[in-house]
Amino acid sequence: MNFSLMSPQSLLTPSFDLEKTLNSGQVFHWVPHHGGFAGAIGDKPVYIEQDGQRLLFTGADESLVVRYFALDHPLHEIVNSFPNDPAMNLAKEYSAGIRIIRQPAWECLATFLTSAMKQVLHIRTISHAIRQRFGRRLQSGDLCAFSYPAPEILAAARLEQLVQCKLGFRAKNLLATARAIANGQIDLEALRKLSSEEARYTLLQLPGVGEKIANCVLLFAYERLDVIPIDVWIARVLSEVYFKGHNKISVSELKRFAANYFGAYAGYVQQYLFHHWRLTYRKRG
DNA sequence: ATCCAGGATAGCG
DNA sequence: CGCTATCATGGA
Repeated sequence: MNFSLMSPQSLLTPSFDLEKTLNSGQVFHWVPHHGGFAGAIGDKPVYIEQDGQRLLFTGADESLVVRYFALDHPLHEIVNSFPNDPAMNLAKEYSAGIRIIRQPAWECLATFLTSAMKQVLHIRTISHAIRQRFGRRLQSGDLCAFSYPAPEILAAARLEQLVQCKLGFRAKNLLATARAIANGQIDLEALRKLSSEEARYTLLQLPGVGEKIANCVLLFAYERLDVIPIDVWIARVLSEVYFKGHNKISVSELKRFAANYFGAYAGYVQQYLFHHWRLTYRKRG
């Protein structure tokens, strides 16, 4: 820990695991720094570390930290709503303390737009490349972070510059989506007032945004905690655990099952299963 | 070297 | 509707 320039603020957090939350594949720009993590919340450079049930942080006030990390979510109640079965209980234990954080809508949308057919590690690489090339440098003491560039910034970029950020075929989608947001075709803030179905329909208009990415944005940026993104991992979990023996379960069937079985906090269920399986699948065999 | 990754999309029957 | 090829890039 190094709080040379600023004295840290402190906060008691009964049920929260900072490291798991930041490494569970919902947010991609936080990096280990001293004993904690350095990153940006919006345009604020933040350092945060966890010592037992205590959070120590600089760069943001307490209300922002509580909001961003969703420390107000009733986690105990949420976890208790999970179905009671062996696979779920394993994930519940392994992923204990993960919260679904409240990300700024644009950086969440843009980051998941670049996630198609990419490993979590590579999504991080892309996120950092875009932030370093187009974002603002946020310096605070020995901590350096970069903001995510606004839609207007990326809308003005050349395709070749985005390709250089290792985006591959996703570059043109990010560029076109940034332009659609920048020129007002779609108002991301207006989506907050809409139902999940209406907001999803709007997001699907954006190039490169299909149902899975739209659901990620609804869950990670718009607090729709019942929404379940079904990616390759969740499809694998569902078919191997809940459809053992069957072969070839269609995605629409998996969706139907999940919607009926996982309850009001299905998005949380999904995150706990995703984290558990992604990090233990090889060892399990 | 070959396969696969927090997918989307057009083209096909 | 359901299936398939294709789209870049890098890590295992």
